[in-house]
Amino acid sequence: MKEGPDIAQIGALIGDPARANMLTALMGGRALTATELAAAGGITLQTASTHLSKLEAGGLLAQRKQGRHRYFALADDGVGKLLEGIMGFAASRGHLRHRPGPKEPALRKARICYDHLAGDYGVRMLDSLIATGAISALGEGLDLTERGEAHLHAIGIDVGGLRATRRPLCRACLDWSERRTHLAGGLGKALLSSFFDRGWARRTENSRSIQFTPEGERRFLALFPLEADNRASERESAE
Amino acid sequence: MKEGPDIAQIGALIGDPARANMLTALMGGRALTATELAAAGGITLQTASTHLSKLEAGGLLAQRKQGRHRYFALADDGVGKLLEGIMGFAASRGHLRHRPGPKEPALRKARICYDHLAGDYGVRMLDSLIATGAISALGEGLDLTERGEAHLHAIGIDVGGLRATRRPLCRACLDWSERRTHLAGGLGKALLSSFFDRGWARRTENSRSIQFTPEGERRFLALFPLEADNRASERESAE
DNA sequence: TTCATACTTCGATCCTAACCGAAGCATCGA
DNA sequence: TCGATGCTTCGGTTAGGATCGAAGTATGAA
Repeated sequence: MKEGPDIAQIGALIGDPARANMLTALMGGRALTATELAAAGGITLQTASTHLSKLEAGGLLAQRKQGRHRYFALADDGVGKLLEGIMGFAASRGHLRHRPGPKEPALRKARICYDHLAGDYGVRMLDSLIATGAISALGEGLDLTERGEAHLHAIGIDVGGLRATRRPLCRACLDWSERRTHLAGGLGKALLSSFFDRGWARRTENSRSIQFTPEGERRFLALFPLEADNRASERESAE
Repeated sequence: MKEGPDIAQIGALIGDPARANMLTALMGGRALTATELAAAGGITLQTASTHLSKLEAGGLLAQRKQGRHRYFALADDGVGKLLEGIMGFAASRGHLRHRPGPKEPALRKARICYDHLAGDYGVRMLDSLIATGAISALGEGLDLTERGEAHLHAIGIDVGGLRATRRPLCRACLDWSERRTHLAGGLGKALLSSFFDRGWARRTENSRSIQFTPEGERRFLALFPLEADNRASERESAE
């Protein structure tokens, strides 16, 4: 006994409802101030402050001072992956927060997972990238192929710039709603950013869900096709 | 806010030290009695009993009555995967239980992860199966190829029988010590069992670590070769 | 039946940690 | 310099839950 890493410590960090709410809020990807996080956790600023320092000491959060604001964010995408994993498990055991709620379907369709696209659309995107040979999958590892690099470059992603950073280009992240893998890492982030930049989609206020515009949705689906699409359109006669 | 699954609940379940110790003990794969788990958790039987019912209610444990004993085990390999994931994260943040201890290297080399092989050897086994084309990896999904099925059949694994069960044949499980993927699922379990049956390896008392016999180790390494081995043996002149 | 073992339930204690009010520190703007 | 804002620290309260002794239930063995 007393073997291996101490899971109780990080379990306890996540196990407090106020802290869990703050962490969930930070899964939205943007850095939030202590005041915003206090609201997300449903507690006063003083209480939130102690929680935040505990989370930071535990390695879950990173903070950045900016003027008199203090911005908190998940320490890295390892934390995002961990939380998404726990969410998936909790969902599988029926530990849903309350009733499913009206926002639930939007959340399942497309949402932010730390800084990349998750949900049905996130899973679709990775599936498509693998199916078209842009990304090769070996075990848990994902790799951008030469063909994929050319393809992404053509749609305006600066792959070389991403390679220059320390962050891994491609990472697999388990999706709690789809129970499948979507694309994380520098490339996952860059792709989602590009969707925002082009006005294809935008964040929803106070939620992790992502809203696509009709035009953006059309473009997205065309850019990341699946075989299933062809079969569906064939059934609709011709094109 | 209040979006998605309730991570606080399962965080709290894992966050208590006594419960975490019991769960870690159950990662050894065998079902344990309440009395044994009380010892593992360092608490009295009464306290353990309440903890165990909470864990069961939370969907982490399953129990089986047998005479006057009550055996507890992890509910399924989803729990094992979750715990291994948290362990990996905890290790990455330096949340080790105490000092590394003398058992640590053995644990990193080969250990049980719920019911399959983990550690350096577990990762090696999956790497080799993928490299030799026995298992194909697509995203997070692993699949046994026809060639792999024939190969495994030849070494005495009843793949057909495994297919008949509801449990997925191949699953990827993230290894906390190696930070890479090893093989879980029905096949992972069957392979480890076969190592035990042939006397290649045995469990260590009161620990998750696995001890290979010298002969067993030789056979294991020969059965799951890696390219790196060839390069190493080539350097040692000829054979 | 009787006793022993394995475990659960009850009741009471005790301690941790979550919580907030109030005061203190830091930064910004005027 | 002064006030406003954002956040932290201190102190005291409170509640939840982890803990165990003792009593109760179930199973097996003699």
